[in-house]
Amino acid sequence: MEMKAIVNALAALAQDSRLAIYRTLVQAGPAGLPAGKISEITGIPPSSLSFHLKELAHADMANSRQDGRFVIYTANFSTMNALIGYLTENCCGGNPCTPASSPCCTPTEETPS
Amino acid sequence: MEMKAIVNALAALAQDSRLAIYRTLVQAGPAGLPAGKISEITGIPPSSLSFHLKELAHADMANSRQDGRFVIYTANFSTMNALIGYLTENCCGGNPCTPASSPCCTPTEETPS
DNA sequence: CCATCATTTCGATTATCATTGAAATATGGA
DNA sequence: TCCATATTTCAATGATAATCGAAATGATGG
Repeated sequence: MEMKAIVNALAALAQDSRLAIYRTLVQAGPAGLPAGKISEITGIPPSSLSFHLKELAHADMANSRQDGRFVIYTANFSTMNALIGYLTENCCGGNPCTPASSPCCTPTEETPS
Repeated sequence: MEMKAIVNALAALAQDSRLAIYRTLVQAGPAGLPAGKISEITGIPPSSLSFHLKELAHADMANSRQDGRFVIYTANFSTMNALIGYLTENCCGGNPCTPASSPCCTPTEETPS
């Protein structure tokens, strides 16, 4: 994943409404949710929601499929995975998430015993 | 880490110049870099750089300390850690980075064997 | 306390983003 | 076809962000 895609993904999530939308989609899992339901859950009016969903989709953080007269949106987990991977590898001092330790970022070598 | 802080942290990184600055700081480690050096490395003019550094500091992604007539900036690793933690826990379908598996995000239960 | 260097603030400009009602489009069923 | 429902586009508005030269501020050593 290249720099530009990373900035797009970060920008997609760096907004109250969109982060809320994305979290809602994550909770819904692969089944996803129709736009109307997302609007209902988040309280974001349809036209605003559509704007934000387009942003998320454009950043490849969400996908959509037509189901009858509904449009079902789903979180794109692989992009989130790639984003976390990038942050871990490029923004954590070269100490990627070592197995068996939840905290990922440690500035220098100094592997905590 | 609460929602607002997360959005701030994401917004701080969701910008070409600032992501570049942050990565530069990460590479520099806890020793950090003076503003002038960052400007030199990234090619961002001092006034723009100062603007972006303030953004990063305000989002608690970077810290500064005075050293003689230099101002040394350092990446705030703990905030990045918290950010990665949030994304992993809240945006990855409840499958936080299980030890001994690098990919964090899997939509449903289905723990890969 | 002055000359010098490092950094920040100011100010003006331009661009981009967020919001939302109303109208348009698409879909499926009677 | 025609209606009801779901979603998107349009358009207008207000808000926020990015850029950078020039001037101001802060720090140090002589």
